[in-house]
Amino acid sequence: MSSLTEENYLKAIYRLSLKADTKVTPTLIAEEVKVNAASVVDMIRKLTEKKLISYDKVKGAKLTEKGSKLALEIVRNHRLWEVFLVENLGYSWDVVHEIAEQLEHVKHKELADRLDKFLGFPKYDPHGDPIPKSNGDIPPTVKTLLSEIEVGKSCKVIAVKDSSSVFLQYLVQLSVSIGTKIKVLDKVPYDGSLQIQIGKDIKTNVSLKFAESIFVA
Amino acid sequence: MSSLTEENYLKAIYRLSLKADTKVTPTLIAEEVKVNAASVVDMIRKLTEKKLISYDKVKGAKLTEKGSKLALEIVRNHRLWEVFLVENLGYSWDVVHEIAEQLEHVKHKELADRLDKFLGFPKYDPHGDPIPKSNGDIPPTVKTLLSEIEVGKSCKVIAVKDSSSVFLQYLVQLSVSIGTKIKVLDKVPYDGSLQIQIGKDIKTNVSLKFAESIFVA
DNA sequence: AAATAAAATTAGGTATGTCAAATATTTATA
DNA sequence: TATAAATATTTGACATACCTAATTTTATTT
Repeated sequence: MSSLTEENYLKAIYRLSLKADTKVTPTLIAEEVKVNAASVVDMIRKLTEKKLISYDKVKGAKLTEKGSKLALEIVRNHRLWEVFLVENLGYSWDVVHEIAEQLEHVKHKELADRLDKFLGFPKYDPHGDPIPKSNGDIPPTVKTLLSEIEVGKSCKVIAVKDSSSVFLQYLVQLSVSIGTKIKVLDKVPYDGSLQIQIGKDIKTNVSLKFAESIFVA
Repeated sequence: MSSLTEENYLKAIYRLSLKADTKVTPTLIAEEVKVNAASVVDMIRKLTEKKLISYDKVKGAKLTEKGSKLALEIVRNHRLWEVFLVENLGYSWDVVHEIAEQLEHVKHKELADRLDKFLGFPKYDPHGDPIPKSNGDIPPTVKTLLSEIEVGKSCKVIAVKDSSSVFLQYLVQLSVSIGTKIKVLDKVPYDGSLQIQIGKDIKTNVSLKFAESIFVA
């Protein structure tokens, strides 16, 4: 059995290990889980004893097969519940994250699969993130950032890189959501900001940071 | 803020206080929460400090206004989720309890109300228990036990008094569920058991204990 | 009313998960 | 390479929630 706390650490390690060239260090985990680094050291010992991760001063923390399976299960739960909250309960995508943080830990064999079936086997969550299948497979994801689109070209929002509610609320304000069409009108060399057209009517300027937080296709 | 553990104690105290002529003692709470009585004493102190209950050696434990509100919220969550699990995920009523035990603690303003709306504002859960409204109102419940039905009369199952999975599985085996018609054919004075007809075809003998665990109308 | 049984409480201890502060170890910079 | 800065780790402490065993209180018998 794994506690809620352990699951949150596994999830954090999973997320961190997705970033290329990132050594999963105690400090990074501490930031992600929002605890003191000393606590992380304790937990690393515990998770290592349970064979959920391996830890090496040089290589950092790595999920074992077992830990990876568990982490994927939590992520799967999280994203399925997010779909439910948006599709069925009518929540907007900027608030579902914190609710799903709680729901993801509800454990019962079949639950995720039944929810998956009820939802019609969605491949992506409301933020465009892929929902792992029960066997661990993850639907393919594209990685084109809005910032990489050439001037004059149009694209569609397919996911967000940053799921914080500050960012999502900003998107709501700009009427940007998954599926929204964006045309890059101009790029400002001075600060990297972009002049864009959102949908048909809205023209605005967004920062480079913004353009690097949205995946498009 | 109240912890998951505190909530489980409040729920237990709520349930116990529904039984007429029952003084809510540490021992009873201990049985309900399935912990040692010594732990209950600790928690009683804590809940009293938080003004969620009052405790008196003579009168036992009582929920305060604040505690009562919280307990009802948990019960509301629990029963709404049970409806969801049965109606939408296709679970059978004997397994939903333990899943709802986890889901009931998920907290977010609006969540219960949105779920309620999604489910079509159900009044009763899959076991026939009333679902408290957000304002604390509880739909009326009838209290006729199968054991009180006269010989020769028919009735319909409207709720179960015992929601343990052993009992519910027995019901499944007997093809008894909410809405099932039962006719009392005979009562055996020797041990209080009843000869009953379930639906149209099944005739069987059930114990007094059984007949006292089913509400009918 | 005394003896016994049951229930409530206290005392002391454990496991989990957290932290701050001190120390050790790396890594980076001068 | 020596020094400074950043990171990792150990130590000791705390809160929550639990337990066992001992004790006190209350209730029930005799």
